[in-house]
Amino acid sequence: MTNRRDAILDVAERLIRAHGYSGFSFRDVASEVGIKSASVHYHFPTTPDLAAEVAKRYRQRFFEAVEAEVQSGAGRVEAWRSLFRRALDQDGLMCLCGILATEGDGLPTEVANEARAFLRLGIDSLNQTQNGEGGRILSQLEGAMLIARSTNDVGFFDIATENLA
Amino acid sequence: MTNRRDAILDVAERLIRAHGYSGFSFRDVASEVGIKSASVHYHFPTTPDLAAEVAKRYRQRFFEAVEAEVQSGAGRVEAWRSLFRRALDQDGLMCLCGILATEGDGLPTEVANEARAFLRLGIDSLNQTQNGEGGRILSQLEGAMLIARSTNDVGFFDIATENLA
DNA sequence: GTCTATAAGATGATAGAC
DNA sequence: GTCTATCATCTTATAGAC
Repeated sequence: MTNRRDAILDVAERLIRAHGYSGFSFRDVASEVGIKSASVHYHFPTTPDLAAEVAKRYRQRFFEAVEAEVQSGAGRVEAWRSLFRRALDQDGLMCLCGILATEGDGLPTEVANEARAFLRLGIDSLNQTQNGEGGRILSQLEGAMLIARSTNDVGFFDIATENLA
Repeated sequence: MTNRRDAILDVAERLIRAHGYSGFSFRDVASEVGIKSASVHYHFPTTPDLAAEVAKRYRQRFFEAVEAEVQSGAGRVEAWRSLFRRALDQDGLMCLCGILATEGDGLPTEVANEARAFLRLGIDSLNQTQNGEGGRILSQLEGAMLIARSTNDVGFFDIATENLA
């Protein structure tokens, strides 16, 4: 069984990816984990603390997954594309940092910083094999997720990113 | 001087585009307009009413602006691109419906419907001259806005959408 | 570690005076 | 139309018992 701390991070990540930073609360997290909100505060003092930790873990896991796929012989662009597609298809969730980025202004500094870091490193990662095109490719992927999720249609993502296959 | 109702819509649009649907409140709107929140309720009974009206007006205005530019001889893709760029550059704001779309799940039905309508009609609009590529183009534009706003760098938008010029 | 209790503030919304 | 209450509810966060 996972750590309680991990369970909190799991639920928080799903809720933020579903409703955004402004749309989740300690009470919601606590309720789904099966504890009280005061107990969440024991693990993560404040809301920005929790959200920043969620974003940090998301970034680390995502980049590890990309590297793993690349090691297995997949193209780098295809790795990014298929990882995003899987989340969209399996859980109906788009990129955490894409959501956070849209809320930009009202976000606590440390959370906004994590979202920015993910996007910047993502561009760098894609530039490794597609020199100078990383920004365009990540834009296309984030935008396609955004629209696909809104229309609840994974097929849209496939078509809108077909040129990246 | 504009109507008070219009003034409310103006402020609400800016606040939603800056902080998202979950990140704006009647009090914030009222405060910036210079009235009390009870007075906002007189014009728009509920929060979803106001947000849906904002989204509807945004869609109408945006499509009118696109058609106007096309009438003036601009390419359709270039019209979309320059309209998004202008908002990003002048006000630091991305597409209203792009923001709303990311919050998808937690959104009141009528607001989510308006966001979806904008995106679907946008794809149709772009498909008029770029048959079968409207989805990819709108994805790229929305994603580029999202990233440019997060990094506060309009130049990123230019580079990431250079191929659409 | 988790709980109960509680504080202090924000929020959506309504009733009723003017 | 706009205001002053006022309400019920949600939210973050803390103190202190267990």
